[in-house]
Amino acid sequence: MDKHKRATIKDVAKKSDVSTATISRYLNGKFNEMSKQTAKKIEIAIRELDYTRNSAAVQLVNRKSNLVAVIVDNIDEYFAAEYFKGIVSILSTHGLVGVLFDSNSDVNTEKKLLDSLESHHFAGLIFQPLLNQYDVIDKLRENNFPVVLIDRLIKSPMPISSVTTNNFQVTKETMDIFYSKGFRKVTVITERIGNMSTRIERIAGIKSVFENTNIIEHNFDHMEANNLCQVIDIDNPNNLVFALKEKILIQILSKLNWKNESNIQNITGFIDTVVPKYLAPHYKFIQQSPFYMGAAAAEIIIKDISNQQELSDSHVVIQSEFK
Amino acid sequence: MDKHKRATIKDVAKKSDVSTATISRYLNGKFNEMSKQTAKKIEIAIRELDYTRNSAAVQLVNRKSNLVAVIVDNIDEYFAAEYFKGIVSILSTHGLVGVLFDSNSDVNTEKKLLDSLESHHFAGLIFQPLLNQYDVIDKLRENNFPVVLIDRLIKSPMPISSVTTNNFQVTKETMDIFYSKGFRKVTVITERIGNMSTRIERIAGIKSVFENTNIIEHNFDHMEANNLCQVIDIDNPNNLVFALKEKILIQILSKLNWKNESNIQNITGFIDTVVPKYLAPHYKFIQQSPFYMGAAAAEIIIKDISNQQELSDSHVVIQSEFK
DNA sequence: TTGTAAGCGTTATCAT
DNA sequence: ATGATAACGCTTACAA
Repeated sequence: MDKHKRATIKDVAKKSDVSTATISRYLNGKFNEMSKQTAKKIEIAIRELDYTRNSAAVQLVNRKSNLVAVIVDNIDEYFAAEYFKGIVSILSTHGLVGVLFDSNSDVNTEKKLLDSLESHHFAGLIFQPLLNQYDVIDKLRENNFPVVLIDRLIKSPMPISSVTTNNFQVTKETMDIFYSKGFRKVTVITERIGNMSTRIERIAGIKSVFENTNIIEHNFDHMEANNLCQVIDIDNPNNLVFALKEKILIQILSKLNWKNESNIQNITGFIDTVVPKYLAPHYKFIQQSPFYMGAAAAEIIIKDISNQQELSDSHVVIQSEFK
Repeated sequence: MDKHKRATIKDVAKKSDVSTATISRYLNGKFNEMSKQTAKKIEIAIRELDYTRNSAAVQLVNRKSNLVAVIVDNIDEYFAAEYFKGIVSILSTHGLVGVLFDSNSDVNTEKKLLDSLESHHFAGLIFQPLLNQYDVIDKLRENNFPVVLIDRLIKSPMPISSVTTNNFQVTKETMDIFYSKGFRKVTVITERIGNMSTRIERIAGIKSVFENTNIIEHNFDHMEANNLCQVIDIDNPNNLVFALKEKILIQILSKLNWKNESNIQNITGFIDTVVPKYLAPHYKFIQQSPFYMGAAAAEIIIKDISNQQELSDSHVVIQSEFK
């Protein structure tokens, strides 16, 4: 694994009485370029010497690494953890390994990560951006470096592949349902919207159905749901409370669901885990499919890595569901 | 970043009119071995050529990588995500990067990971084991390969450093409190205990106080809390329900807390996130400090990596708290 | 089918 | 203070 006396290709060559070139061929699966006999000899030698390739040397000569950088917003969130799993599961079938970097929802940290990325020579980058514009990313794309955006989009003069959710559409459809049930107002609770594409699209989906909306931007680090209850107009039977993010939803639900003895759902939002279902078993929420989003992103980047000449410009949309 | 024409140390040498050896010295911070002038020239050349080191070449010649493998039980869990953050935060200050591998709580996956680890040449391994004995790990230690266990212990003829929580102690202390409140029986709900050191220790802590215990091992993939409620003897005022893991606790709480109109807490357990606090604001639970556990593990492995001769045999215990 | 040898981008030893 | 140069372990023409 490390340490001093690892066997090298030379040792294997000596032991199996062939040249290093042949060993290399064997290692790269070119069995049709050698006799069964030698293949067998090599196999034995490798096993006996407990040989494993030195990937640094391989990378050096091939001028490419098998590492794909993945920058996530916050790995604490189930959503990110899950799509990372999706990414890794696909990458690993191609001998690639995903390296997780966590921006901790912090723009400065994100910037540092992006800058430091250069020195490690990654084969590609899967990126969940915090902002909506990045010079670094543009430059990477100019150099034909594979980049795939996940979850959120950015502005760029260069084409950049992406995997997102049908935020606008699913929100709109959900709103249609609630509208038809008689709701006439929506109170949206969200973290700062800023330029984040997901949040903007979701709100657009709401506004496409409801004229009367009240957007509350708040920082939900603490359990401030107490105060919240007073502003969200929960007792108005025409008012729907919509949480843009599960964390917020959970806080509201755990505060409010005892209030709702009737069977009418007046709170909904986007969820990632099953916890909201525990809190309100009969409610429906909008569920994403982060694992598949990750898998899709990985597939795109694999294509781009193997064909660096012309990078893809695909925009995969994984459907969310209200259920 | 990747792609064809990256500047190399040679280009920098040519541009700044010195030899590659001097560039290398500069890169490694040996400024006292060169004149101010040349240092300046080199600095400029590097900037103009946008040069960054090829880490594969560095690794090859130095025979060591800057990658630390981290095998977690399941990155979905807040606990793991959080200690991974702790690990990375410390590693990065030493130019090391943590590579996340997820065994998905699956023994076979874990085995594959452990085996495949060899080909990438990591500088060390931080490992949250599923089982309590591993030949591979023993072999790694024999070769002086740095390994640090996190959260759970294993049996090994070799010394292996670890970072854990005071599972027994904190559980015992918590049990003392409940005993003094009049509880005389504990119903423990847990996933399969097996040989997992954490679970064994926690149960020992309980048994050290309560003679009357009922251990229910269950697989909590689904929301089966309904059935559960019938077996946990919740209406017995002498009975304390103890969940060994947050996921289970949340299910029970969201099912049961409406039952408890009195102010007596009869459910507790280990938690990672703030969700249980939402569900039962006045209850107390046992909280770990995963971030610090990760940080501590990283510090040990850094020491071991820089001093491969004699690996450490430290056993750090990060305190959990009932609060 | 197999071998020879040049080269990938660094570092470190030994000169100067 | 600086420069030549041999290694590090592997891949891949090109030869045989």
